[in-house]
Amino acid sequence: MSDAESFRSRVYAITAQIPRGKVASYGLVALLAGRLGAARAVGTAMRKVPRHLKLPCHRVLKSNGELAPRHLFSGRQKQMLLAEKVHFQKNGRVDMQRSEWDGPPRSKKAREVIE
DNA sequence: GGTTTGACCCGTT
DNA sequence: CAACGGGCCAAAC
Repeated sequence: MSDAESFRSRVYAITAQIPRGKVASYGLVALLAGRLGAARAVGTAMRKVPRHLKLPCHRVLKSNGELAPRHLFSGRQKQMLLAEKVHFQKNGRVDMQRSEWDGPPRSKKAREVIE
């Protein structure tokens, strides 16, 4: 499997784990996929997500809390997020402080080292 | 194999 | 606030 292909599958794997009520920035997904700074590449990966994977790609946003261009989710992205109890600010963008995902759970071993 | 494009990001005007 | 510049990376030409 090519380098780029595995990166994409990792991006999809990460995206699949974003829980309801939480969101992740493109940059965070890139980081978790092991490629810091590849936020833009995450975008291109999301652009061609196979429908059958049924990923919660509406939970991936810009780091400043802005949603994807309207036409992509038939203009319903905000409603979907609101339905999942994601927090928005007065300016209409997502409150990343409150709603950004922490990342996938760490292994028990990793936790022991930290705690 | 160079160039362009894009669901990006951040610091600086 | 907005605009800009520079940096990032994969895909499509």
